[in-house]
Amino acid sequence: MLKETNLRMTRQRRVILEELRKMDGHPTADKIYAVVRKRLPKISLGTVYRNLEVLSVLGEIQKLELSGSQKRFDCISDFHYHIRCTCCDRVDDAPMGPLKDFENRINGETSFKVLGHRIEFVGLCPDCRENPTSPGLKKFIPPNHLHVEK
Amino acid sequence: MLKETNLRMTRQRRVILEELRKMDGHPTADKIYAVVRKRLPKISLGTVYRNLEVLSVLGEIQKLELSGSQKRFDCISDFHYHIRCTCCDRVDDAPMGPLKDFENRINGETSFKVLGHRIEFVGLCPDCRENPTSPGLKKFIPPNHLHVEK
DNA sequence: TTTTTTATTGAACCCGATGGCAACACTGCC
DNA sequence: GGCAGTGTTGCCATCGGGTTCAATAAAAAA
Repeated sequence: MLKETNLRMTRQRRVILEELRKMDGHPTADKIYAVVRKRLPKISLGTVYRNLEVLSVLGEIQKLELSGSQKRFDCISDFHYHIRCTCCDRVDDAPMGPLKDFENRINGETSFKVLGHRIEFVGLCPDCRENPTSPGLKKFIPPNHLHVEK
Repeated sequence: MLKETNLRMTRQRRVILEELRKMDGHPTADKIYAVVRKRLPKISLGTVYRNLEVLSVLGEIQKLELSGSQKRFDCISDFHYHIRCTCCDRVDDAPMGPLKDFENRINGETSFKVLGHRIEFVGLCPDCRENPTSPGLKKFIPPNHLHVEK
């Protein structure tokens, strides 16, 4: 799929893709940068960002834009939602299949043309729920913009 | 609720709250800064950020952390979801009540302690759907991290 | 090989947001 | 009133994710 877009499979682009496929979880750009740099020490962060963008537009990888944090990337499998730890920002897949036609629920009732939806669960990862002083702990203010059941 | 926290209702804090209550929509911090500065020309951006944070912790206002954009604030009414324009970043309330116990759907199936959820619709606002060159238009790449029905 | 086109590099830059800190202003208290 | 004590402000520097730019390198085309 590179042919018809005049894009080239450069060494950098290929290594980024290969390494991303080996990584599990939902790494951030700088994490990917760190890993790729072991094979290509001279690669620049800009190249990593640029190629992650290209690869995500091509559909080779998935770019996650979660709330209030840096972007994350992973290789595409099937669509799913995510759950994010409010303490350490760890992101896992949420065990819930896509809600089909979910956006149609509001389609006639808003002036927007609804194109999609995003669902994100928040909570505490196993480490942070047991060890509230785990590294990466941030002041935990219950996010009042979330719908938390009383 | 200021008493028991040793916080003071200063002039700046009060003006920020008053102005925010008059504004509709979901203004960003710099928008609030601009409005408040008409009454308090010497107020600093840092003060605005600090007080927005304080007010949101006190529950006086709501801090929205939507995906991939700056934070937005509004006065608290009842909980609701939001819809964001992918072109101009305009944010409206979504005409959909809170899904009660939504996070319980995954509660037994993840190692996380699920605390809440966030739902965000994305689409095109009336201006951008009719006038794709409206100010603020950004390159619209179909976000493949969304669940968009084919 | 030479030419043409696309990609990479490294640094500078952008922008939202935060932190440090001296000066300031409330709030008791004498 | 004068005086601590402490919360707050304004200012400025800084941070961090991310992007842009001119120069250079590399890949495809001729």
